[in-house]
Amino acid sequence: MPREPNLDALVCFDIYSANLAIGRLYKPLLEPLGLTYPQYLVLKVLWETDAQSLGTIGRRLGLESSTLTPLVKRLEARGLVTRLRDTGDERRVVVSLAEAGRVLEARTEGFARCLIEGTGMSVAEMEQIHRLMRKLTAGTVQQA
Amino acid sequence: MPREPNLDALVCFDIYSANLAIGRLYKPLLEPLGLTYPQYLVLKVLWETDAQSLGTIGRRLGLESSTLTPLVKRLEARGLVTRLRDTGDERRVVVSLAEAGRVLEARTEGFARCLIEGTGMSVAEMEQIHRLMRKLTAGTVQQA
DNA sequence: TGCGATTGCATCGCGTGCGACTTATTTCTG
DNA sequence: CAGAAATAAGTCGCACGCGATGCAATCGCA
Repeated sequence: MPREPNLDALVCFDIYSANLAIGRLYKPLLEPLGLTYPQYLVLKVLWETDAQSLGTIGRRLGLESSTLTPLVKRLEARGLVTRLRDTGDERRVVVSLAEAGRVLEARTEGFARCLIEGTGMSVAEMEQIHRLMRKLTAGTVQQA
Repeated sequence: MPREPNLDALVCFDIYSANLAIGRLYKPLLEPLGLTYPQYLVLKVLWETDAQSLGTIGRRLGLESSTLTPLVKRLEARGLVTRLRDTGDERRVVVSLAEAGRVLEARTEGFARCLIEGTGMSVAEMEQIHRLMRKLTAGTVQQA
């Protein structure tokens, strides 16, 4: 007989599993584009605002440079982005969309619809998730 | 000027980032126990119900055998669980808690409180997340 | 101005996470 | 009951994801 699951089990299991489930949902959509799910998220950040530094992209997605550096290099190797040192601050590397990366956005237009259909969630529920996840992430203490 | 983010960006980014944020929140809690976050989740499944097959654990967490096999072997190497072939069905491997794994649960009692304090979410919001994430994961089509 | 502290990116090692494939066992079907 | 199909676990290669660490550029403050 299973015991009563306690609170952190609920939230941990569910967000963990939901994230993996979304990754699986996107995999067949991204395969024709030759992209992984994290690579898609990085491109999405750039489609919103082009020419951002590695650190800015990392802060947006909650990723360390040790994760982002090799990932972006793979995007560069496929000719989707360019990496250039910031002339104003030579420490920074500015990632910009190459032409091949820019035109790729058009092929992702139906993804939001697939997400709705693939999960069976309403737009209102999606927005509720958005609000709760943002609050949760923002609430986690960023130690200096 | 950033363009309007579309719907899938909201949900993808936020669940992705929230999952990473929870992992970071748990890391300092799990470090003294010598556990990774996925290892903790596997033990949590066993604390709920002991002696489950590898496949059952995988279905609960949404993990493939290729991920779970080496993870559980590491838990076995630390003496936290045992792996035994099911006598009734020799294809199955039953994972059970060893004594060291069983007593470890006591040292995780404060984690739910840390999750509440670390995220700043209320219990009601946590339960709302639980409900939405379960629905989302359940809704994703499991192809035969 | 100078030099220590900080910042931004990169490298390395290890632990996930998965698809494709293999092997062993069980079940299904004629 | 034999052979085919299905199922369970494991192996391999590759892509994350992070902490620890290194290095160069920049900042800050005496």
